[in-house]
Amino acid sequence: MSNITAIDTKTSDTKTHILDTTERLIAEKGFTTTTLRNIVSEAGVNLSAVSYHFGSKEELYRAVVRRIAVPVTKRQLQMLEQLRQKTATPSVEDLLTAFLTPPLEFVMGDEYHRIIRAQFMGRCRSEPQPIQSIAEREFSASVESYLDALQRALPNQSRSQLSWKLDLVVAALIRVQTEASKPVALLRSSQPQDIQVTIANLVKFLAAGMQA
Amino acid sequence: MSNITAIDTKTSDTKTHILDTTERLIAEKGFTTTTLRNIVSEAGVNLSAVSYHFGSKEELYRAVVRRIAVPVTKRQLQMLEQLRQKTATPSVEDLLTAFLTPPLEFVMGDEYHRIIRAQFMGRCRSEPQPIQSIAEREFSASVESYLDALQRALPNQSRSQLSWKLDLVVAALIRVQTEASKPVALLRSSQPQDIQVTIANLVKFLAAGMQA
DNA sequence: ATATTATTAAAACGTACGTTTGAATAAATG
DNA sequence: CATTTATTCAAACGTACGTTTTAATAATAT
Repeated sequence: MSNITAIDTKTSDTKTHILDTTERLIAEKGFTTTTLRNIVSEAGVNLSAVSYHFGSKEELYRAVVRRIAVPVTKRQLQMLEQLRQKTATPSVEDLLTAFLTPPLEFVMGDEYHRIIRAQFMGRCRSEPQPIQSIAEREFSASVESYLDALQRALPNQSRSQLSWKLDLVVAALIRVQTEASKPVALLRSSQPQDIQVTIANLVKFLAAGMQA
Repeated sequence: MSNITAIDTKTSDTKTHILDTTERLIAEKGFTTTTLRNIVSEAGVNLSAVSYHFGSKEELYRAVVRRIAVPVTKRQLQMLEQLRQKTATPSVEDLLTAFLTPPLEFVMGDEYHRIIRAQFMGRCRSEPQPIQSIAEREFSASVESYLDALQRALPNQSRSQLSWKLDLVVAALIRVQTEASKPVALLRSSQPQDIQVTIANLVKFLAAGMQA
């Protein structure tokens, strides 16, 4: 392989190991409880690698969040646009499905990684401030657009009503992600068919609430 | 006043100050981020008072949780029993109202305290393990009974279905509590009338989902 | 009043944290 | 090949944590 490729592979190896391990440990234990020494120990890298590649613990955390939030919100907006091209005012069910599918169905990563990611996403939105606001901001890109679309689908409800209802949708999403893989959880595995069933169940529950 | 009263008042003064301050700080910052030195500093007591009266940080935390969870779950079961005496199979709406009212409508405490408590309850159920399971256990006393009652109200749905649906109810409750007093939150104040409106809105949303 | 117990107080304990430093090594560039 | 840059490494930095200790004080009981 070429030199340039070699460089990039080597460089991202350490960075990627750190990102992956951080994601997994914070998914399990949360931001504060997870220490940099935990991370570098399990990632098999030196402690200084964190400050060298990311600057600080908080910036490392932000990098993990962004690695997920950027493609997820992008995909949410893509799917919303696809719905709009089919029909001017998509149904509540279609909108909720388009909103919930990207965060629950990561294209990247294997079975194991997907559950980790789901738990991390749930966890990072339950952190105390000011950590929570980091994830909040990164994931908020798609919310306003969906709120607009929901307003068109449910013109009889006030904006503030739709606002807290969509907030309950997010809460349900977070719960499902946090509890993922627990014995009685709604999302037990990340087999594609299980995820589809989970989304369908969630949409049915939440669409009824939205319209109520 | 008598000696005995003086003793009790004095004794519980320190303990109560610690409990109150712990509740408030953990509501704001979470368990790990809140230090014992934060607590005793704001409570105006000596650091050793914590180990003397409670033993450890975790046992102090458990005491705060229990002070809320015991009366709340007790009231939840009371209200369920009252419903049962009126009719054999109460409606989903009535059941959800009875389930949500006690945690959202603390009889004790003033306006300020009520918001703190709501946020604490939301926060303590979003903690990483093993802290989360402390609150989980203390609040779980009423869940099985409500699950039984919901099963009778919705005989066509499977037990596991009702189980994750009730879990989404709890998730919504936690979200409403955590976000309490935020600008766009569903629960903005703890004025009795606001709480009643909040409960009515929540029940309408969630009952539709339960029946879907 | 005296003895006993309960509570408060100040200080130190050992440990672990996030971050920084400066040298050693690897890689890229000229 | 020489040299500059990028990365890794071991060690230490200062700080803050939960907990323990030992003594002083307040409250109760004898």
